[in-house]
Amino acid sequence: MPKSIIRTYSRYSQTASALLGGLIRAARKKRKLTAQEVADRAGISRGLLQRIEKGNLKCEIGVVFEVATIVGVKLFDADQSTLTKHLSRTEEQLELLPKSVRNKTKSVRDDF
Amino acid sequence: MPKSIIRTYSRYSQTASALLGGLIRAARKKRKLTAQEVADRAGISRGLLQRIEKGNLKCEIGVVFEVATIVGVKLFDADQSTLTKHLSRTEEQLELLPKSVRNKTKSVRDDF
DNA sequence: ATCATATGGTTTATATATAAACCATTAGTT
DNA sequence: AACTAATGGTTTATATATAAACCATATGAT
Repeated sequence: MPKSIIRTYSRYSQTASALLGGLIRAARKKRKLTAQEVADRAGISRGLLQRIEKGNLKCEIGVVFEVATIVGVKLFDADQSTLTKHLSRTEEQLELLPKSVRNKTKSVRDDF
Repeated sequence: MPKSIIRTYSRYSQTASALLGGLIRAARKKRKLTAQEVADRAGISRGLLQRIEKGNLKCEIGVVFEVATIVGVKLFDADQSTLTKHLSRTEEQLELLPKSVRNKTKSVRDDF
């Protein structure tokens, strides 16, 4: 049973999340997408998208990543290929990934 | 009332999260920290840290960011100063941040 | 101006992520 | 080998994030 959770976050995390949310919002506007459109595409509610764009730290990381991908905000770096580079470069780095993900071919939304 | 949520995630999000989790795990090992130590410092359970290191997408983004910060994994880029640069460079970019965060000086854990 | 659409902010019911407590297995040390 | 610490994986109760439904304000178009 979880004890009452009153989380505190470092300033760095707050800033990072606020920046990510702001980038998402700016990217959405730039692409002339309404909040409802992006929410629908991500399969989330408009309210949740609002919280994400505000940098709310209490959101699923998966949902944030989905939204970021939808509006074209690349994770970890502005360079689109950075993530892929990390993944494909060496076997060593592949070892960092859990096998369950390396081999998975299951029900995955692969439409982008 | 939330309808039954069966989320699907894009491969990109899965890969990104798995990579981030793997980087966290590698950084923790490199610093000779036990899972319990990091969990305690982050104020989370050891089980949750396990899920984060596995790249589970159903975790609070704030907690993931905290853990990443604790073990020294920088967000968005390998370069430590990237985030700060984004923030401090221009007023334009500051406009991307919600005011509530820009002006906040409230109860924030500032110990790192 | 009016009208429509978008956004921001509530409230409420419920699905679910979490902490805690286990046990099993694995690594590490002497 | 034995002993310890660390990790992986359960299960269960509960705190809480979420979807949906509102309403109000703001934005944009005609």
